[in-house]
Amino acid sequence: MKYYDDGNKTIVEGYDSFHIQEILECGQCFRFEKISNDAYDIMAHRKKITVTQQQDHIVFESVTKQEFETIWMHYFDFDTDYRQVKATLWEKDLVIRDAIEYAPGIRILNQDPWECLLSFIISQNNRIPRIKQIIQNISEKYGDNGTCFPTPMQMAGLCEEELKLCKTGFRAAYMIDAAQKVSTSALDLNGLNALETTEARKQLMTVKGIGPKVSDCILLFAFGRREVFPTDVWVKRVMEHFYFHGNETSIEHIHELAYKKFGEQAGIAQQYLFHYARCNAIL
DNA sequence: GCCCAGGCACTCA
DNA sequence: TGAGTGCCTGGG
Repeated sequence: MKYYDDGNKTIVEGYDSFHIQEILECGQCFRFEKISNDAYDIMAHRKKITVTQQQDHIVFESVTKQEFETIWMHYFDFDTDYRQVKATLWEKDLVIRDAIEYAPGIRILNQDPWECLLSFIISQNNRIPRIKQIIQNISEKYGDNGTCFPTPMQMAGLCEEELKLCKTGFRAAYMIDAAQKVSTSALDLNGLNALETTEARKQLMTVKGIGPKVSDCILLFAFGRREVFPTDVWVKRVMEHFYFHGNETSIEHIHELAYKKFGEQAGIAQQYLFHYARCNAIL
């Protein structure tokens, strides 16, 4: 892969395993808008960029080469060789092969931990369009420039009623608790990087509204813990369907099988499977 | 009008 | 320790 400046944009050529639609619409992030089939606006790391994918190159608009190197390269996980990851998973079984073939351009993003944490608190009992709407409401109302996601400090200064104006419902209390813990360093988000995954998960779960599933999403999508296997109803459904003869199975058993089968790449496998399950009516 | 959605907290055995 | 239930809200 090579990349170069072209005025106010950066062009990437010779890329592999990158499909902007699959990446954004596989349920891992919520701050994007579709402009056309191959172009999206993306809000992340307090910036708004436009990504347009052509057959042989990708255009990152409003991105300098330096920004690409310091922010977006990592955000889009270009440090990971997905060809290698897929080759490894491919050997595991036919199910994961189908899932990979269905969306071979999926990548796991490296998102901002704070925004990711809040996003997945909001995600409980919610569908994706509504999650997106709520996050946008919050950003417009309480974030800088009416576009940035509020900082922990900004959010800690709000009351439940103010958040409920953004349609957060019962999650407002959870969000305030998260903001208070993070802004006072009772929960040190940066510090989680140094911890073992199980310990980091335990720390995340000290926040109200963060249980096993939400913490695993945060660990996978913001802390690069590719071995975790967030198991929501969709993943549960696809795992039961393909690996347990359609029988009701506990999350523990599903995790056991996932770790045994996919090992260090379980999180990436999960994302292929999740997307596959959601897009296939057979489940 | 009713039911449910990509969980979690809380309560009560 | 595990099962049962309520939760905001909007769309099918």
